[in-house]
Amino acid sequence: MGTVSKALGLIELLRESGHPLGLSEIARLAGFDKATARRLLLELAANGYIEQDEDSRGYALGPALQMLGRARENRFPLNRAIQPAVRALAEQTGETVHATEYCAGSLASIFAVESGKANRVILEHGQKLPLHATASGYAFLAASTEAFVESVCRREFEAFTPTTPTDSKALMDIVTATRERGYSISNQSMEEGVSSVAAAIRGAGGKPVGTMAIAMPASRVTPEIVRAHGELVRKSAAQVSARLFGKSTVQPFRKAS
Amino acid sequence: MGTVSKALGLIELLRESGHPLGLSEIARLAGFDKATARRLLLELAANGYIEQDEDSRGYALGPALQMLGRARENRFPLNRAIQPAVRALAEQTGETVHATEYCAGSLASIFAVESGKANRVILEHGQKLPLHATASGYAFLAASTEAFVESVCRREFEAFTPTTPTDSKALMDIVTATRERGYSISNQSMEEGVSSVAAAIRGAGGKPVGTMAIAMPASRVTPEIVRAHGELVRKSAAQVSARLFGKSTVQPFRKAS
DNA sequence: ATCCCCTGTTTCATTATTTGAACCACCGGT
DNA sequence: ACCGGTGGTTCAAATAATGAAACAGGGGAT
Repeated sequence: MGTVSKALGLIELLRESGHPLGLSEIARLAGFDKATARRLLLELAANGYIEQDEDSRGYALGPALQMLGRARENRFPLNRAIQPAVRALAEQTGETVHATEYCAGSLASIFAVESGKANRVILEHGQKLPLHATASGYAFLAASTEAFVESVCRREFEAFTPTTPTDSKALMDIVTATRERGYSISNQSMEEGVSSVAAAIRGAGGKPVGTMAIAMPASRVTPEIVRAHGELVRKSAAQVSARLFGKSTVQPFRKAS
Repeated sequence: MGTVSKALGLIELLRESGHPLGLSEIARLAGFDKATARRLLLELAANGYIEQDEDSRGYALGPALQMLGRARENRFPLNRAIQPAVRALAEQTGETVHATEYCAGSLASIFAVESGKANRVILEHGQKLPLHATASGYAFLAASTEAFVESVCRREFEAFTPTTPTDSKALMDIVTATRERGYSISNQSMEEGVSSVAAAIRGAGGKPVGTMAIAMPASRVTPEIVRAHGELVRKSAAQVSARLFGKSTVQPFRKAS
């Protein structure tokens, strides 16, 4: 693994932690030597990606990340396109609705509206959903190229619950079924008691960039509700995709020919 | 310079560019070999910090930055605290008002409301303001420790206009005057025709974290206006600081003793 | 169609950077 | 005073980064 990835791993560590961490703790969590961790941290701090509190000596995420995040959002306003749709779905269904964006091999939760019901599904912000064990993952794979699906199949199949697909064949079947159905279904494949339906969001060129999903306690799930909510999320995702599609969200860096 | 900083420099390059860049162009701009640039870019892409468009082969800022930016904003909601104050000041003065945050050695513009007047000052988002040649910089230095001011004095004094302070002594005098006055004044020290007044925002522990500034065309500036607007920005910054101050925006990572 | 120039990509010997054990100084609790 | 923990520093050894060179492919101009 390259030095850069090690440094970025430290940032991820700080993000997951949610509160400042000390040098020793970071080194321990990352499996690096103290000296190594420190050198990387200082270099990140010099660039504003993290910052060290002078008093507590703790390291936390830095201001450069906000700057860059905003810059990215300016050129790829996925959030602005998705948020109204998520809110509308939450309103219609009364369940927890969330959106994810594909990022470095998994789907990261970028926005969620929680159900108002007492028994509801709660999603942490930034939580990473595996492609092989969630409704969002199935939907994303179903919208991806065969080559991408195969590359995911070659990875490990971590089993979270008894219903998590554990081999390439099972996953491929789910993907095929999702493609025919138009939306994906997860029956407690990631966490016991949580069922979801999801559909992919497509960006410029038709490539999937993320998903929208409705998550509900398994106790409220019936075949009719799955079908109704599934159709809702499919249509909503299609509408969002239509807005992103075509209008090249990423400007070409070559002159148009 | 470490490998990590080189990689992060590439990200900064992409941010400044504003649109996707090709490999050769990136290598040229950064002064790296094509092979080196490519290796760094691939590693960044693997972590989601940048992404490569499959078709055009161009590189652009990636989704991880949005994720991380949001995470940082959650724990340090500077924007939420500053935006209402900036809007209010813009309303009161009719001039362009903007806020900056300290990031890696300079002040980066994080929010701005433009004046409604025809002759107005315009600020690019993310623009970096040097500490030694802007009202925001003076205000930030005036709120900083002597050690920090001295470290800035040891840097190069790039002269942007004839009124840019060019040596340590001149800058120190400005900082001293700013401390006594309570707000800073820049008379076209960064760009001809633009004058500004500014005051520092202080965070937990009283340390400066950024600034608020009012920027106006030099043609509209009179001593009375400078004084009036200066007092406004001073008071407004103090109010924002009061909200951030004390309520430890960064949680301690040690147990409270 | 041919040439030319500019892409992106890969390789590999050279080089410079990263690594981590050992060490120091410091703090708080026992 | 001791101990266990912290953050920080050093330097020879090991490792990873580097970049010239060569390759493949595409587009434009002649």
